[in-house]
Amino acid sequence: MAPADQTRKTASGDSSTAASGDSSTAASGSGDDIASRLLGWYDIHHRELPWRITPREHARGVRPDPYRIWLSEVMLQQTTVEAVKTYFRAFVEKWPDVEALAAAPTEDVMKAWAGLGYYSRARNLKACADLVARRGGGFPDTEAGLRELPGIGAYTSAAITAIAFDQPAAVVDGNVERVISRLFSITTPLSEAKTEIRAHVERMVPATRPGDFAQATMDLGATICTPRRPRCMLCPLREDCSATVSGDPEHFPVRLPKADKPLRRGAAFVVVRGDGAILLRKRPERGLLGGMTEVPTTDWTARADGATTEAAAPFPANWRPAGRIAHVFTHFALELDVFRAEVNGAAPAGHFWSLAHEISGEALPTVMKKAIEAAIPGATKKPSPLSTKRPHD
DNA sequence: AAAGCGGGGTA
DNA sequence: TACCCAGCTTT
Repeated sequence: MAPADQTRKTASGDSSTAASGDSSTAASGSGDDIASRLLGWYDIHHRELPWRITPREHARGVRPDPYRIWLSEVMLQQTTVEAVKTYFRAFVEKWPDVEALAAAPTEDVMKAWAGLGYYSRARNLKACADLVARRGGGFPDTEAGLRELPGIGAYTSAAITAIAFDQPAAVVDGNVERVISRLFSITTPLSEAKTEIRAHVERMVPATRPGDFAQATMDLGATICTPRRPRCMLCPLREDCSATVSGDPEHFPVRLPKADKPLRRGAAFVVVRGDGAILLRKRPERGLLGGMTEVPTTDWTARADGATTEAAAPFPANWRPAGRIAHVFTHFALELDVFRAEVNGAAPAGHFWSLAHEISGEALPTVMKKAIEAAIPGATKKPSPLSTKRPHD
């Protein structure tokens, strides 16, 4: 592995402006110094994650698998590392390479993605795999080439370029925005400051180990430069950091006030057949929870007054109240009154029966699992391998 | 440029 | 509880 000192060399031929302007503030390090300190810290505190190669593998010249880097980066969009680990391992076991994922039915991918959120990511993931597999030759190795693929934007194209191909790219995510805004005490609100932050990162990216530099800046934000109670005493950049010296790192980044979330209400109807099957339907491909599976519900109205009742049910039955569940989406909160009824017969048009042992494998978003659980506790849990035999298909 | 889009880890 | 996260797409 390359010693961190190699990164002291300037990242490009034009380094004349690299250290200008910062020395008048508490931020005293040049971009090269900061990259060097960060890589030294990363060599010691580097975390082992399912999509990373180990330092031992790296020393043997093993390179990361672009497929695994791409898959992990898409999963990590607005999603924490802890939440991603389980899904990542399940995906690579099921679909070890991009050809395998391209050969899979979209419906299977949606089911495997259920619970991870932002479901347009799953559809774009599948579309991207189809494109890459059909074209052959693997993933593009440039930011511009990657940027054209579905589900790959500015962050993900830079991350794959740096991490999978070890090419210089400015990788700016939420962690990096926080680190940079504190390093330079940037008081411009985040939505406007993104250009300025990117310029700082572009200036700091080292020519050597740009992939490790990208992961180091994100790891620093995830473990040391946290949103609240940052561990500044442990930070390799504390001497460089304007916000730490002035004592208020938690005040950065500055954000615009966010609008409060309205409350919507509705009712959900859990229909159970005599054998335990549940009546489900598929949501439209686009929009909220696009392409996912649901139980029948009323519209989710903005009116928060009045009680929802079985009067709004999709068909007459002996509806019994089964409690109320709450769920918070990105831009509104939802309360659903849940009703349950036992019905036998054919599924209505647009609906289907899901057998008891199949329910845990359906593409059910969390809010729908909550509704089903309210009516039938345990219905969405995976069946015990001892008590239930799955038919071999 | 702004809005739409989930779920969970963390303090 | 509130905050905000390894963001992208559409309008």
